[in-house]
Amino acid sequence: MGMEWDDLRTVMVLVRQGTLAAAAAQLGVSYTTVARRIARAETRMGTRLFDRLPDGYRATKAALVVAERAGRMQQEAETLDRELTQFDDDLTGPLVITSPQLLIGSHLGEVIETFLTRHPGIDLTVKATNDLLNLNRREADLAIRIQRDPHDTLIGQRLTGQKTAAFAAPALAQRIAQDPAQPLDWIGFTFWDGPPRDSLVAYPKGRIRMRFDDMVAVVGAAQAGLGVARMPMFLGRYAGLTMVPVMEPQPYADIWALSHRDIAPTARVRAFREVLIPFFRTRAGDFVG
Amino acid sequence: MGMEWDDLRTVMVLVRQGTLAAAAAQLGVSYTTVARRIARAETRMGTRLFDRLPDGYRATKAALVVAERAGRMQQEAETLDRELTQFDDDLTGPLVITSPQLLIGSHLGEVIETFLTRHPGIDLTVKATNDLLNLNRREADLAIRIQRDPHDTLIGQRLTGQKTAAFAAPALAQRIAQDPAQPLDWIGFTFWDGPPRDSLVAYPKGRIRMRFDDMVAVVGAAQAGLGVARMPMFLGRYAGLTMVPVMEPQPYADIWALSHRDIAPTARVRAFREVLIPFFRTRAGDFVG
DNA sequence: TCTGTCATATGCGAAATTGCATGTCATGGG
DNA sequence: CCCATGACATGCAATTTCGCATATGACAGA
Repeated sequence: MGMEWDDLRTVMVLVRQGTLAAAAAQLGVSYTTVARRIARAETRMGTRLFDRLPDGYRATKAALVVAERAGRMQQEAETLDRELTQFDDDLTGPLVITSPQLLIGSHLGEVIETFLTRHPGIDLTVKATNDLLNLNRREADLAIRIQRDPHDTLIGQRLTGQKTAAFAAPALAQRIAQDPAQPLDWIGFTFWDGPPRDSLVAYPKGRIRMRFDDMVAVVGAAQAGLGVARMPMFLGRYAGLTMVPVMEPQPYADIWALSHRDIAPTARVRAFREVLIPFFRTRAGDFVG
Repeated sequence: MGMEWDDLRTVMVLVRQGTLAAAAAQLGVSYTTVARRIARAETRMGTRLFDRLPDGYRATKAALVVAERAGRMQQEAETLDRELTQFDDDLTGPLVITSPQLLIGSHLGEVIETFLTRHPGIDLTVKATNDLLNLNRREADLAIRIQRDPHDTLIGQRLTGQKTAAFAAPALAQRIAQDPAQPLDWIGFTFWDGPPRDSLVAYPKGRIRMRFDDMVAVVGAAQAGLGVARMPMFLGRYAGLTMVPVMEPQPYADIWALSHRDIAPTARVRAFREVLIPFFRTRAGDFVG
């Protein structure tokens, strides 16, 4: 049973990545090392694992079998990684959270401020991204997400509900109020068919003037007075925009705090929730108007 | 995610073995290395894994959690080890079989002779033991076992049925035949309550004169003329003993050839069965009389 | 055709890992 | 009380492993 487990892991990563360089980057070693470990593994198993092609290493059937089993081993290792946090019930050390970018400036900054003051020993990392990080792999300990249901196997608490409304720069908002008959320029998303349906009842002349694929850009365009944009209420207010009553505020996805089952009860994550949840309770008005 | 899988394995082995030296022996490294790997693992995980006691390393709860997960990883690794044999469909290379000691001299020797002549490139190892080797861990590729049902998840084929009968050295057998009224001395096993029940009908004066815990010893005692012993028919004949008609031959556990599901279809194991099974078919008379 | 890119091979010095030898400590038997 | 035993700790030298620098080959685009 002289099989080296780390070599199995190396084979798995190379199967998934396809090239030595990519595998090496993921493993945090040089590609030279990957090549040598593969050669060693082939010797030990007595089987050819990869075809050396000009454009990379291509896995043989044997390598696929190895990768399959090693993948299961990795799942066990990831589970272990989370399980071990229960022995780390210390209010010092690392804590990683992730949140949509736009919530950080408007609200989370204040939460973080309070949290770090209360727990100065904690080394907090905030990953501001709209990507859904994989909490199973512990890419973050706690995620703040905007979604309709907490679907996963994750432990979740609803921080607040939300509504969206139409917002515009103050000057534009004032012009719209003064001259409701004028065509309404919308700032939309690339995937929109047209202006929000509700708005067309009162303002049938609405049209989409420009589209973006990113909310930050939409906000910027609205701030520049280029049109009306539909966005969550907290965001419109935070961005210094004025709500324009061209449509009724509508329910939007809730904001959730999510953690993996194994991570949720640990000390640092609990401590963060203890700041986070009351804060959102007091500021619910920002989100539902 | 910089967890070293081999370190997890080291922790697991040390948890199971309890001392550095024993763990090192199983891992095939020096105990110094084990101690250092443990220290490194503790640093990386940020948790104490063992209490250093005067009489060895005692696992903490965290180490038990590690050992549990690593155990599952090991099962995957063992499965992989078997799965990889399907890529080794060559009639050269290693083959490991195991069999009860007593079958080897009487019958298996001839099988092995034939097999090696037919496949000179195969490097055959025979583990002659009554211990049930773990075929999951690939301690052997094929096991010949005497048992009533093939219970396991193993792939099995029945080689032959068996019967037991009473045997004695020829001289003693002759005396018994001449003077049936004399008390019958039995050579028994430690766990026997008394002489075989069937024999008491015709020979109520039977008594156990000595007991052994090992079949080889029983055979030796019978050969020395110390009494009558009940044993499989093939064994009595092979040992040069004479059947004594003090009891009817009785059914006994069958002889099976067993392999793990993943190993059974491989070339070398198939080749061995192709010699083994016909041989037992032609020699069925040895076992059932 | 020439050239830049991307990918793998290989030689060599640096760094990490390992094993051996030795030292320390607790325990139990004579 | 002494000593043998079994277990862990530590210093040092040898080995293994690793990463960098460099070389080679295939391919696409100017």
